[in-house]
Amino acid sequence: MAKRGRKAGASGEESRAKLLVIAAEEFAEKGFYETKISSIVKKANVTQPTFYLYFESKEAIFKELVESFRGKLFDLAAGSRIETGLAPEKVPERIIQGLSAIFTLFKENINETRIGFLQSSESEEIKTQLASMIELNLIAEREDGYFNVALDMGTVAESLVGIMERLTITQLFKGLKEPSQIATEIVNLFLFGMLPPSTE
Amino acid sequence: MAKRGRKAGASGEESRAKLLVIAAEEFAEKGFYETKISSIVKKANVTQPTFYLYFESKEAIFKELVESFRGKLFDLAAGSRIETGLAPEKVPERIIQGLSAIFTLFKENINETRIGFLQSSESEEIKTQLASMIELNLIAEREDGYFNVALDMGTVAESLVGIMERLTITQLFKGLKEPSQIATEIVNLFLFGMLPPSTE
Amino acid sequence: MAKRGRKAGASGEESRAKLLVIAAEEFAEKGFYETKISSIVKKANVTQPTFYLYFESKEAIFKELVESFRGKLFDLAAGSRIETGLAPEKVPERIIQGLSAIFTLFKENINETRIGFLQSSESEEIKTQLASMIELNLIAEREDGYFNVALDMGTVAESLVGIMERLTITQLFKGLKEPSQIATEIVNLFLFGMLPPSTE
Amino acid sequence: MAKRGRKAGASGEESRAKLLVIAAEEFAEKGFYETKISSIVKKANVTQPTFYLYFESKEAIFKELVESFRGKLFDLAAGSRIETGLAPEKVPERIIQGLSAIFTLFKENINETRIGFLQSSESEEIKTQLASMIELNLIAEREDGYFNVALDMGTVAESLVGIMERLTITQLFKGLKEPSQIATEIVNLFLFGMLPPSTE
DNA sequence: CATGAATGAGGCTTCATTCAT
DNA sequence: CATGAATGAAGCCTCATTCAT
Repeated sequence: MAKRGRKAGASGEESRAKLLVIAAEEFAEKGFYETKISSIVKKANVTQPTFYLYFESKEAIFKELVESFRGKLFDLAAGSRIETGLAPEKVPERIIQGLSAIFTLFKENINETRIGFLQSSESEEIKTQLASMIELNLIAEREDGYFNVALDMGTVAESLVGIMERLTITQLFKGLKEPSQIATEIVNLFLFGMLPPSTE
Repeated sequence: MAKRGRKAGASGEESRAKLLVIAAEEFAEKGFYETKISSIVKKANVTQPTFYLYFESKEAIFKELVESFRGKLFDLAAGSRIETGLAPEKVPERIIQGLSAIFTLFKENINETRIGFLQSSESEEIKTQLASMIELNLIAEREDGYFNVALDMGTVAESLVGIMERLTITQLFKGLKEPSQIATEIVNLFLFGMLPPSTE
Repeated sequence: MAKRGRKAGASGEESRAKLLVIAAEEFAEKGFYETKISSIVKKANVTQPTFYLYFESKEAIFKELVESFRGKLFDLAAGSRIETGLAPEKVPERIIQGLSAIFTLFKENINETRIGFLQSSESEEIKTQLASMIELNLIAEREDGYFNVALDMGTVAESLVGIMERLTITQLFKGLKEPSQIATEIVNLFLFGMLPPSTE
Repeated sequence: MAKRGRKAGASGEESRAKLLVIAAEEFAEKGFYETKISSIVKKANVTQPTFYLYFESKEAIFKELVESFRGKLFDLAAGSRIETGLAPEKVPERIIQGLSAIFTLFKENINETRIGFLQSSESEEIKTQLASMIELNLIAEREDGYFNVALDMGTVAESLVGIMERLTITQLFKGLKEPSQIATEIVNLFLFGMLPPSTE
C-alpha cells in the first residue's frame, strides 16, 4: 500500500523509469562495456528477467538513452534559428542565448549528455548533425551581413561543436562556470578574436 | 633463409612490431572492447601465446599505444614554445606552424591518434595536458602583448583543443584538408574573429 | 512437478549442495590442481556458469570445504576437554573417547578430511591448531597427576597428531579398523609404552 | 675461463646439476603445480630448451628428486637393522641412533625431504615402505623379547612414521631441536609411555 | 508483473613443450 | 651445448540472455 513492500503492483512504468535512470548513471560513469546489466538491476532492485520485460537488450536501453538525448538536443537546436531581420547588434546576444540553452540542457542532463554526446558511437553522428544545424544558422546570418563572408561556416560550426564538447567536460560538468558564462566567452572569442583591441 | 617459411626465427622484434601495428589498427577501428586478441593474432599470423610473449595483457598493449602517442604529442608540444621577442606580425605564422606540426603528427599516426586522443580513458588526461601546455604558451604571448589581455587563456586553450579534436575527425582524417590549411583556418578564426572587416 | 525435467527451478540450494559434494569427491581424489571445474560441473549435470552462481572461484569452493572441515574438527576438539577431578583410572577411557570421536568424524567425512587434513595448504595450520588444543588438554591432565611430569606435552601432542594422520590414511580410510579400535591402540601405546610388562 | 662469461662450455653436467638444485628449492617451496619450468630456468640462467636437454619433462625432474630422496632414505633404513643378540639395555640407544640418522638425513636434505616425504604423491608410498622396514625391525626385536608381545608392530611402525613426519615439520625444519634430541624424546615416549613413574 | 535458476558463447591467459638455427 | 621464437592444449571465468513458474 505504501511504497515499500509493494513490489507486486509497482506499476511497470515505475520499474521501467527507474531502470532507465539507473542505467543512465551507470553508462555515464562507466561507459557501455563496463556497465553490466547485473549491476543495473541490482541498483534498481529488480531481477534480470524484469529488465528484459522492458528492454530488448543492453544495446536497446543504451540506444534509448542516446535517442532521448538526441531528441532533446535537436528540439532545442531547431528552435534556435535566428529570425531574419535581427538588428546586427542583437546578434551576439541571440547567439549567446542559443548556446546557453544548450549548455543548460547539458547541465540538466549530465548523464544523458555524457552518453549521447561524449561516449556513444552515435555521438559522432549527433555532433555532426548539430554542426550542420549550426552551420545553417551561421550561413543565414552571414548572408544577412553579420559575419565575414570569407569564413568557411562548416569549419566554424564544427569548431563551435568542438569547443562546446571540451568546455562542457572541463568547465560545465565540473561546476566551474555557468552555461551563460561559457556561452558568453565563446561568443566573445569567436566574434572579436584574440588580437588586442586596436588602440587607435 | 628466405623470409617465408621461417616462422620460428622471425626476429622477435618483428613479431612484436607487427602485433603493435595491427593492434593499433584494430583498436582504432573497433575500440578497446570490441577488439579481440584472437583477431589481432590472426591478422598477425601468430598464435595467441605469442601475443603474450610480447605483451602482458590486452590492457598493456593498448596502454603502450596510448603512451607512444602521448610521448610523440608531448615531444612536439614541448618543442613548440614560441621564442620571446618574436615580431608581432610573425606570431600567426608561428602558431600556424605549431598547429600544423600537431595535425601532421595526427595525420601520420591516425590509429594511435584515434586511440590516444579520441577513445582511451587516458585521452581525457592527454587533452587536458595538451591544453595546459598550450595555455602556458598563450599566456607568455599575451604578456608579450600579442593578445587581448582580457582573454582567459585556460578557456582559449581548451577551446583550441576542442577544435583540434573536432577538425581532426571531420576534416583531417577524412582527407578533406591538409594540416597547414586547417591550422591556418583556426588561427585566422581565433585571431580575427568572425565579424566582417570594418569597411571604414 | 516431477523432479525430472525441472532443470530450471531446481532449488538453488540443491544445486549448490550437489556441487559441494561432488567437488569434495574430486578434490579428495585428485587434489586441487588436477581437479577441473569442468569435470565438477559435468558430474553435477550443470553448466560452468552455474558453478559461478554459487561459488566465487575454484579457490573459494575449495576453501569452503576446508573451513567446513576445520569447523567440525574444532567443534569436536573444543568439546573434548577432560573435566577436572576425573578418577585417574578413567582417564584412558576418556581419552579414547575423544580420539574415537575424531576418528569417527574423519571416517564420516572422508573427502573433507582428505582435503582439510591431508592436502590443503591450510592443513598444516589445522594440524598445528589441533595439536595446540590437545596440548592444553594434556597439560591440564599432567597437572592433575595423570602423566609423567617430565613429558614435553607439545611434542606429545604433535606426535599424537602425526599418528592420527598416519593411521587415518593407512587404517581408517582403508576400512581396516574402527575408530574406537585405533583410538584404543594409540592410548595403550602412549600410556604404557612398548616395554614388556614387568614380569615381577 | 673464469666461471663467468663461459656459458658455452659450461659442462653440461654443471647445468644439469644446477637445474636439479634449483628445481628442488622451487618444488620444496611451492609444490609441484605452483612451480613453473620458466621460473626454474630463469633462476638457473639457462633457457627452456636447455632444460629439456637434460630432463624429459617437469614430471621427470620432479620424479628424479623423489627417487633421489627415496634412495638415500632406504639406504639408511636398510643399514639400520638391529643386530640380533644386542643386550636389551642397549636397544633404546640403538633405536635412537637409527632415528637420529634419519632425522639427520632429513635435515641435510630439507628440500628433497619436503618433496619426497611430505608433498609428492609418491610420498605416501615412501612412507609406507619406510613403515614396513621399521616394522620388520620391530618384529625382530619383539621376538628377541625387547618389546611387549601384545603390540601390533604394524601400527607402531606407522605411528612412528607419523611422528617422524610431524616432528620433522614442526621441530626439525624449524631448527627447534636437533636430530638426536628428537629421536631421544620419541624413544622415551614409546618405550616408557606417559604414565608417571610408579612411586613404589 | 515478477522471479529463481540456468545457460550459450566466447574471451583472456597460462604453461609445458618444441622447432629451427 | 645452447638459444630465440613459437605453439597446442586447455583452464578459468564473465556476461547477456532466457526458461519455467
